[in-house]
Formats: sequence, C-alpha cells, structure tokens
Amino acid sequence: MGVIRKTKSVKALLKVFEQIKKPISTLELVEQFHHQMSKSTVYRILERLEDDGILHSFTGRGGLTWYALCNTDGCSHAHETDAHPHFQCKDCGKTECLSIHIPIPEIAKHNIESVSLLLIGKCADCAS
Amino acid sequence: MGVIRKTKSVKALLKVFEQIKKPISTLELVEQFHHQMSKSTVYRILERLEDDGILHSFTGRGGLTWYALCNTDGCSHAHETDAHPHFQCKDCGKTECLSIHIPIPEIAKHNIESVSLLLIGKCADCAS
DNA sequence: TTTGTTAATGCAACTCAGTTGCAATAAATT
DNA sequence: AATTTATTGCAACTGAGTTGCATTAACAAA
Repeated sequence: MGVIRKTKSVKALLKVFEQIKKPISTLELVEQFHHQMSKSTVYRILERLEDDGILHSFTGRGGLTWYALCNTDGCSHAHETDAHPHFQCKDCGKTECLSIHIPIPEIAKHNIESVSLLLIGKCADCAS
Repeated sequence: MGVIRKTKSVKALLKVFEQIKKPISTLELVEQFHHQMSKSTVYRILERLEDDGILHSFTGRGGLTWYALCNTDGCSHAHETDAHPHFQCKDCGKTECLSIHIPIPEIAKHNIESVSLLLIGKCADCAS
C-alpha cells in the first residue's frame, strides 16, 4: 500500500469534493484542472483516493465514471449489499448520492457481494 | 421507425440469443461473428433490436455492454421503476437476468423513470 | 537543513469499446 | 424483373481511460 502524499494536486482535488459535496465526473475534473495537472494525474489521484476509502466511484449514464466523497450525504459503505444508490438526471446529467437504503434480498445460489444501483429520472430543477 | 429486415446477420444473432437464453456481451458477439459480419454490423443490429423491444441492454463490470432477449427469464420491462436486476459473477464474468423485483421507493423531488441495478458476487459455479 | 528514498507527475503514445461516412449490396415491395 | 431503400463492409475515427518512463517533489532520516 503506497502512502498517499498530500501533493498540491491531491489537495486541489480534495478541496473541490469538499466544496461541492456532490459527485463529479472524472471528465469534468480533467477539464477543470487541465492547466494545473495532466489527465493521467487526475485519474491516478482519484484511483488512490478511492483505494484509501476517501472517495467512491460509480458509473453514470453513458459509461462515464463519477466520484464522490465517502461518508457525506449518505455515502456510507457499511453494508455492501445495501450500498446507497445514485441518481442521475436524464436532462442535466447531474448526479447525486441518495441516502436511502434499498434492501437486496437473498438470492438462491448467488453470493451477492456488492450492488450498483443507478436511478434515472428528472431532478427537481429539470422537472417540468 | 425503420423496418427491421430479416437479414442473414439479424437471423444469426437472434438465433444465438434464443439458444443461449442469457445475456451476451457485445464484445463476445463481435468476436464470435467476426468471420460472418463486421463489428459495426453487430453493433447496429443490436441497437436496432433493442429499439424494437426485442433485446434489452445493460452495462456490466468494466463498462462492457451486454444484451439479452426481453420477456425471457424474468426480463420483462412492464414497470421501469422496478426493472429486473442483472447479476454478474466477479470471477467468471458471466451475467444473468434475475426475475426478482426490487421495489424502488418514491424519492422526494425525484422523478424516477428507470432503474439500472447490477448485483456483483459469485455464481454457483464459482462459489468456493 | 540538507540528503536520500521513492511516491507522484508530465508527457506522449497507446488501448479498446464503440461510432461514423460513404459506397456497395441485398431485402422487401411493386 | 425492376425499383426502392434498409443494411452492410470497410476503414478511419472518437473519446475515456491506461501505461512506460524519465523527471520532480513529498517526506523521513540524519
């Protein structure tokens, strides 16, 4: 396990997550920081922070990867089999961590270890 | 809406789905048919069959797209908000449509229109 | 504070699933 | 059989994400 050094880039990324308090797509971070760090640095830092349990990730619509702080706005990972769902607005594309629990029943002959649950719909802003 | 012509390629792909009765990844189909049709044909046929409600698709681990026949093995799409989940084995990578229903509760200020639910674990064959 | 160790970074090239434009082909219709 | 147009093949492209390697900069130890 590598030590996580508090480099300028790490601090800058963490700061964004702490301010926004919502999931951010990797692509947006790459774009936002393209004058400060290379995209490989963004990808590698996100990976490290996830390995360390500081961030968690999920796949949104279109296959893009999103990251969010753990233990904020319902993002606890105590039980993998009822991991919190994520919401994505089909109009504006924004995502959210939802603090609700969706219980997953036992399934015969299937050892469920983790759950990935994405709810698609319209957010309050985009609802007509 | 374009008419779907029963070309040799369409028939060949449908035949595989009818025989296997399980989800198949696009990649596997491209590989399996690479002597019979080009990969763009595979992608385009799958897209057409999904548009026509004959197949449905989901994203598995690693971001690969999987397709399966609708209305087989629990693959009905009557209610989008309790769409059936898919299972993927973390060891062998195979996927399944599960015929169980996972009810999604109402969420304030969120208009849920569809659900994407992927359960990760070990299948019967791979369970130690 | 200086030095040594090695994690972290930049860069450019790469990977790889999936897409696209367009000319050629083949279903389905008349 | 002729006509229409959906479908296909091909090759080039797209775009998120990865990788190898030389360079740089945290951080610990002296």
